[in-house]
Amino acid sequence: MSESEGVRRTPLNRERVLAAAVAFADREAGGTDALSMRKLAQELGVVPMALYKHVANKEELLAGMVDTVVGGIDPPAAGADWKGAVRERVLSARRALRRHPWAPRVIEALPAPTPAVLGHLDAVIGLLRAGGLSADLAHHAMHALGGRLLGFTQELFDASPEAAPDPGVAARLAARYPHIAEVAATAAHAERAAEDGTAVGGGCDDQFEFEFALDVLLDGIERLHLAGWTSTGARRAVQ
Amino acid sequence: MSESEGVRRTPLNRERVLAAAVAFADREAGGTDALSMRKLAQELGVVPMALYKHVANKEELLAGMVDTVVGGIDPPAAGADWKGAVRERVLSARRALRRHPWAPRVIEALPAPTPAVLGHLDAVIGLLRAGGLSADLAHHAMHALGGRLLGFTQELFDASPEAAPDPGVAARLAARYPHIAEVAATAAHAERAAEDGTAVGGGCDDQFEFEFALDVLLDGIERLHLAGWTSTGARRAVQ
DNA sequence: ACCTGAACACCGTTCAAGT
DNA sequence: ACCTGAACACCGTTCAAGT
Repeated sequence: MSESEGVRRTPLNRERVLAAAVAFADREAGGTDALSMRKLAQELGVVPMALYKHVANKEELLAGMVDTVVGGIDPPAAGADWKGAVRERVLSARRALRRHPWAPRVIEALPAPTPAVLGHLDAVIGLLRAGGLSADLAHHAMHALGGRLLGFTQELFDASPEAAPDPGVAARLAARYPHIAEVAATAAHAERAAEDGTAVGGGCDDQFEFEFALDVLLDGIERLHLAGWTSTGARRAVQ
Repeated sequence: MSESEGVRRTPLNRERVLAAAVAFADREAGGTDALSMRKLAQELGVVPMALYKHVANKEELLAGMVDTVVGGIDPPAAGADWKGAVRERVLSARRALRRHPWAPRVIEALPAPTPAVLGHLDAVIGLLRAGGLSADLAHHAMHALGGRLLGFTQELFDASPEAAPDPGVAARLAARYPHIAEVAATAAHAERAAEDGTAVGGGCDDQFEFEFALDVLLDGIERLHLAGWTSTGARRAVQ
């Protein structure tokens, strides 16, 4: 029997299963949608049921994949001001997750946060508390930061609404959604200007948009902190 | 032949298919995960393939369901200041979507935004432009608002990490994630105080968290607008 | 201990046929 | 025009059996 037919030195463990699953989702266009227990087993040269010795079911496989990826987030930097430290850690999370485009969707779809995700959230709250924010404000700040905490935002808006260069279709879209068209044209103009060297730039740059939103939120939270904001006070003010 | 066996007055049209699918996802605990073409057909007293005359495939069915729901968002109020108008429209989107808990996940999972979603985004940009914001700032503001534009945020953080009242488990979780535990305890305390009438309240109230984040973002964007922010200037400042 | 074979209860979708 | 029956190529998972 040749090596490829059945002999296997390393008898398949949880780590190897998760690593193969992550590699598969990274490689395939469909990400985890293209991943099935059967195809993963085939990739490992094993019958599907063999996987169930190392992973309880598909959901646990997905949770394990998430933890593998989220475990790669750098530990928070010590010493910086809280805003800088949170900013750095969130950008580190973004770097870790951008290598695995399927991860954000899986994290959101799982019924409960995984241990590595909880660890990351706990670390960010720790940075806010170390910066002097009350547990109350830290709590609401975490809500405001939301999905951005893990380095992703829903790409709802800049998912190109067709990727259609057909000028006829584009014109019809522009007629129906004039404000979207104007904003898109502005971004395109700024980008072209940047290429010509006639302006510093603009356009729709993922990283820039991410940092813009992150900074609006961090600045707003800092302002509340300095003003002595409390949720009790905020509720009282509304009444 | 009895009515229940085969005779059907209304011969099944797209609208009836979509309405039945929405009703099914609303009723079932699993939402759209529990929805299959076969079960939907059974519900309509029809063989599965009959659906394919009214809907190209399952993805188009899901897109149609989203448009049915998003179409229920109220039109923007006229006359108010831009911040108030955007706030109102986003809260209206939230009200429309909260009746269909499966909708946010489906909207994010679809490969392209549906017409009704594009219409909503276009309307919000229109409000920002009417308020005097540049197309440039409006563009970045839309990114900052992100998923909140449709009235939802990922419930990553307050998805109770086990819904476990077992005190042993809770103690172990608190030991591993001390900052999460502290924040949770603060929220619980504030809530209890609110019930006792000894304080105005706090706790983890979905609606309050949503408005908190929304207002941090809107206030930050207004501040940039009043300060004459441009993306070109922001990029230049970094260099 | 770890892996296998056969089977169960599902999927979405195509195609040729019915009325 | 609208619906059907039978079939195809998949799923995740269980169970009893093998080594």
